[in-house]
Amino acid sequence: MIEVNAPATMSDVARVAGVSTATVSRVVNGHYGVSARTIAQVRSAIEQLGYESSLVATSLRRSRTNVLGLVTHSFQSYTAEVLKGAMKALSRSGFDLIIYANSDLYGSYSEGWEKRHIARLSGTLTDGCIVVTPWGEVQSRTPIVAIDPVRGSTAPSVTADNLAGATTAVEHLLSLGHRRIGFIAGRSSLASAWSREEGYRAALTSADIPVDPTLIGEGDFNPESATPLARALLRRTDPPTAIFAASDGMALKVLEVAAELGLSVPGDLSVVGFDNIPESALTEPGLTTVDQSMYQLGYEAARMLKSLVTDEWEGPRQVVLPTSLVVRGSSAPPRSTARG
Amino acid sequence: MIEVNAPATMSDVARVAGVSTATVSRVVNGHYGVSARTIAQVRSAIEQLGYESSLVATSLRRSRTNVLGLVTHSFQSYTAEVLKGAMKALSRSGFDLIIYANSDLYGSYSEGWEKRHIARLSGTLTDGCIVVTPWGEVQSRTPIVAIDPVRGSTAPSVTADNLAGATTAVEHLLSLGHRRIGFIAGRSSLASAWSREEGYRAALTSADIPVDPTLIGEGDFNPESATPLARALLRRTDPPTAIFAASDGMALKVLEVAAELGLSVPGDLSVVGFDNIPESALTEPGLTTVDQSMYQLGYEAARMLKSLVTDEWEGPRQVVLPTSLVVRGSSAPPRSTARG
DNA sequence: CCTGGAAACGTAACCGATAACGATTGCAGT
DNA sequence: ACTGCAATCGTTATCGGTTACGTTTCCAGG
Repeated sequence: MIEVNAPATMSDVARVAGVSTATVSRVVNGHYGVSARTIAQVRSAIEQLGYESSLVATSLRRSRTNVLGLVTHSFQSYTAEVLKGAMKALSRSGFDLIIYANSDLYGSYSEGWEKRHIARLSGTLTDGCIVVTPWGEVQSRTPIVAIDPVRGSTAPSVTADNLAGATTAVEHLLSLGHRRIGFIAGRSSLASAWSREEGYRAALTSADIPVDPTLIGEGDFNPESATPLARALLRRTDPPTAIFAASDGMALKVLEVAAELGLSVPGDLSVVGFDNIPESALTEPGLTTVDQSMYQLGYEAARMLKSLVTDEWEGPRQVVLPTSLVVRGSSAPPRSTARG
Repeated sequence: MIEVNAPATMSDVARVAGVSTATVSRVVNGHYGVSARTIAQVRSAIEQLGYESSLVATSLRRSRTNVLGLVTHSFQSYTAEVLKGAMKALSRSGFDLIIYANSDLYGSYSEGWEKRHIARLSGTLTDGCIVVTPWGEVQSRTPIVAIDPVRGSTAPSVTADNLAGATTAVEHLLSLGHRRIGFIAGRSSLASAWSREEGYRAALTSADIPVDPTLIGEGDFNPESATPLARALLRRTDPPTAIFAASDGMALKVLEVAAELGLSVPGDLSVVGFDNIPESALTEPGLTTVDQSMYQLGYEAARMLKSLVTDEWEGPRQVVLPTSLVVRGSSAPPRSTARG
């Protein structure tokens, strides 16, 4: 009679198989020095007890665990994309993935969450970590790859080419004839937000259009932060004919505000976002945006981390992935194409 | 000179503070029996070394870890909703969350993944686990809560009221005058799929309409599985005037097929889904569907698991959450309301 | 028969932290 | 001064698994 609720530890297997735990370990790990007969006995006992090695105990003793960690501040829809990409990269690689989330920081501004999360995991559990949009510089004795790092970070990272993407987006609006283009920025400490604003400025400057600071709203990537900023921009006596938002989430809020103010898109206002989240394809009109595949970011980050852990990484430690402009219905020439 | 790369273990702290590891442990855990002066010394040493307790070592020794696990077969957009809900429920509860994903099973049919995942975590790492749409019966010595369990499962679980939701959906179509209503089913082993089909049958039977088996397509919740089934249904000489799909993902594919065949929705065909995923609100026309808040499911599952772990759970161990019909543009009376 | 060496296997230390337990100290009560 | 109790802190077993090391077994070669 087998206790179904029993923990089924390695010593249980050893007892049933009539050998020592050392031998069981050798069988489990496929090490040399066990006779075929003993292996069979041990395997049988493992089968019989439904034994599974404890991740915890193994990781405590071993230096390598073949488990990679991923820490994130919150779960958005793009987080799922990142996870899908990471899982794809780790598919049949022998590496498992653990995502760690601390309940204490939910919804609250909690400086330093990355460090705490990583410290918890990186002790012995994981061989390395992916950090999704850290708020600060991250360090650990095990390898770390940041997705969308903070400005000036020198740690290994994967980022979309935010500068080029934003430049292209604004150039698109310029080519349509827009001259007064508003901008809603993201969290300024993040490199992505900074680059996107930089692209906005660069495109305007290249077109010999002075940057008007009053046309820039300081959002924080949180969609809700865009609503009041969009209202302020669109209620001006001289409203912009187009608004470029640093994220699709914020751009969708701009669309809402436009509808609320009775402005037609793209007739009265063109809107361009950044990210290309699934929802952007499904609005009416569809949102013109810059595609950065979060799936791809997750994929590359996991691939890079895996290589760093196994010490096989060759290429640069700061990967920049290309972006592409996705033109949909939300952008069109301004109603009165007043050219200088 | 402090080694930044050093592990910074508890014995390091003990050495620096000039006390034993036991005392450090007492300080860390706020236990009784340490003088104020010693506490200050230890805290100082912790600060100095940047010490963080190892999750692994702690969980190995302790019976309680205050970490809950969540295992899922894959990451979909709804998974993010579940995670958000679970995080909300665990907010400031002292419980952290670990999501474990095995790379080997990505994209492959891997029977028994829940058991392996749970065994890895449940050894000592977590105090309990949430299992998202398990494919089989799950067991563990630590508490388990299943979201959307298999049929006949007696384990603690949280489910949407699929039967009532599906019944309401079909009744909605019936009240619009539809009499030939197609159905695209989900993975039949899951309780949710079974209940939704049951609701479809019940509603028809209540309306004295015989169930036509040829109007039922056997999907598996995977959106792609719906495409050929929808084509088969709509290319019939006597096509249904409405199709009820067991999931929004599949319903959206039905919309695609309808467009492909030149059928207008809702003019030529009404479509109703189930789940109310974000995309459903943004299609043109909007998808009429049954709302089951995955966020709510995640929230309730985490709340229940937390209570089970702390032994405070009072209510029933099988929670059923209400659903609600969300009527959008994809459902309308059939073009020719031919009544029997 | 004796020896060498490899194969096979057990013993025990160890990973980092916790907690039961014992030992020491301080202080109040008598 | 002696007893008793509480406060404080160190020692050590323990969690489950890994591995260095030691021991035993066995067989080939001399």
